[in-house]
Amino acid sequence: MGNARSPHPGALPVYVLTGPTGAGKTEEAVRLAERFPLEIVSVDSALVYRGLDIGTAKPARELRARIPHHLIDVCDPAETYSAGRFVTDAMAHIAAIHSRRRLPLLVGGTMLYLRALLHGLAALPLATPELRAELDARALREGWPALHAELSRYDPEAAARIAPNDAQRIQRALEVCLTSGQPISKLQRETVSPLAGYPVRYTALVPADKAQLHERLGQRFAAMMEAGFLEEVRGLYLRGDLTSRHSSMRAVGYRQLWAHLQGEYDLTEAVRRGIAATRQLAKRQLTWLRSEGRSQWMIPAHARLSWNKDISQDLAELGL
RNA sequence: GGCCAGGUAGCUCAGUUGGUAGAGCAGCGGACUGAAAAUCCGCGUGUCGGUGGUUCGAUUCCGCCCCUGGCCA
Repeated sequence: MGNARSPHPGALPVYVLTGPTGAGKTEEAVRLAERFPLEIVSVDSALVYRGLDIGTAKPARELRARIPHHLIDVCDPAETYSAGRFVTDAMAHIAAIHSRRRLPLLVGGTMLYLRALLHGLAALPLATPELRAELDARALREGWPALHAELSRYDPEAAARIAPNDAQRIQRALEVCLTSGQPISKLQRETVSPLAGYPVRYTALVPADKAQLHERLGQRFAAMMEAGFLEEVRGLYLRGDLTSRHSSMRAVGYRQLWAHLQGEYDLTEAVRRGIAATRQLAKRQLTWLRSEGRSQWMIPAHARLSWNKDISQDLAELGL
């Protein structure tokens, strides 16, 4: 476990349970929360959206009534949640949970959010929809490589590590440079972890066998379809105010079923693509975990043993 | 049974006027600072259905066989 006993004696611990989609994080978290005085803080960019239930494998209402879950259903799908909002919200929940003399268990696989919490997020300007629309329009005419070239004038360092076609990052870097008047690369250097000072107990649930994970992801998608996933997406589609460009509708499965509803391909194809997108998500999450040096490659059984020991010990020491 | 169209990467297909082949998707690896379930970068040897022939050389041309689809009996 990544036990980071801090020099800060008063701070209560924060538990982190991560891993790729389908690794069993939710079940494990519930098992722990049933046993110890924990509250779950979701680290998931799709669970924040109301009405995205089946396709996100959102914990059921009954379960959430029994065990406190935070950062689920906090945002309308027409809005855009963000890593910045996540850090603010998560830190507020952590403080509130601690003040109840309980311990926070951060559970989820949105690795950017987790990294933002563990390593910090620079104090960058917020997103500006007008400027983004302007940059999108320019990119349509000139192409992203042209904007990338422009970025290299404002911020050569940032341009050097962003690919000429990486629309999202070029746009963000330009946005920050233009609105703050400072290079994004410089601002990013001043990043501080908001969790500095808290003892963090970090565990990643990594499936031992990838073929098995893929098998499970396929079955889970099929089960979602049987549970009415398509009807859920149709309901969102029929709202009329959402588009395929909303970040909520870019979530795995939603994007593919949305495209099917628009007539881009048949349902079989949508399901096939949805399953592939799920596997690709898991792969990217695993890449992220590998690069996060602190992750230990544990099979769930081992993870359980160390967790139980760790948590009981913390609770005993803290007298909770 | 006859005629026609096919059989090339895991899938869908392109191509080789004869010099042993390449796209998309999938897959694999990687990057990642307010959209991140996003966005982007890199990775292509496969009995070119089988077999015989022509040829210096056949996946490509010819014969036969097998398989799939369609039409006609």
